[in-house]
Amino acid sequence: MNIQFKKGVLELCVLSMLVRKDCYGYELVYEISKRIDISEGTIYPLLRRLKEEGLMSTYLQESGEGPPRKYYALTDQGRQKERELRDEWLNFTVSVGKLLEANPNAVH
Amino acid sequence: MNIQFKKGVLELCVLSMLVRKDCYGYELVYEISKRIDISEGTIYPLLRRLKEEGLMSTYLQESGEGPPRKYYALTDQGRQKERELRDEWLNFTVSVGKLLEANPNAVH
DNA sequence: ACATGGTATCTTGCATTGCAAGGTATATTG
DNA sequence: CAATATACCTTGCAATGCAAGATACCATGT
Repeated sequence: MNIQFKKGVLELCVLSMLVRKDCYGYELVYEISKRIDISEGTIYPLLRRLKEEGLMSTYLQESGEGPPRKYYALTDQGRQKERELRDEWLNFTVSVGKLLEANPNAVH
Repeated sequence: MNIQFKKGVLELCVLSMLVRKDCYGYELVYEISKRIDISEGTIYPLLRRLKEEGLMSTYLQESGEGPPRKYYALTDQGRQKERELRDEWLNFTVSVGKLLEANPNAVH
């Protein structure tokens, strides 16, 4: 899987998952990994950054199946950021699509 | 425009334009800029890299409107790379789309 | 002759992000 | 008490895009 394609998109994926419900880091890795190849070394620093930017808050919760889980919850700013990024992503993919379509030899 | 989204995708865009016809750098900047915000400082180093990787060859041609143009032509390897990258991109966007769809609150 | 602007090329150093490779700790199972 | 799954974390590297420059050719205007 092309690493470069993921740049910036994983942030959108995380925010998008958190719009649905609060999640803990390990859970995000598991869920996103179903579709996109990622590892913990990617997600944990990303979560730290997004929290520092004020897009999410955290709270600890016991799990009974291991160490306590750190849940992430979007702030209002985080929800707004998710909408912005989503729009940008959709616009971007449409633009790229048009650039690729513009190729008449493309009969894949 | 989100800079990170472009990572790796501009390579695909350039290769895709060159499948259609040979282009010179300034022309690629102009054409791609219609859809995606880019600058020369991005394209020229990219073209250099792709040539070094054996994906394209170059030839000079006088223009009459300024200095000579350096045209880029895809090699067989370049055409193959374009198909691979295109497939990866399509798969990737579908995967991201499913992750975003998975959000029942998304009524944008 | 000289300035301006469009065409066309290029380089350098920085900022950002994803990842491999490690580490720590808790609960369960054998 | 070792192994496994769960769950957290950090460090340094690799890759890419970009701003900000530099150079040079050609046409037009002053």
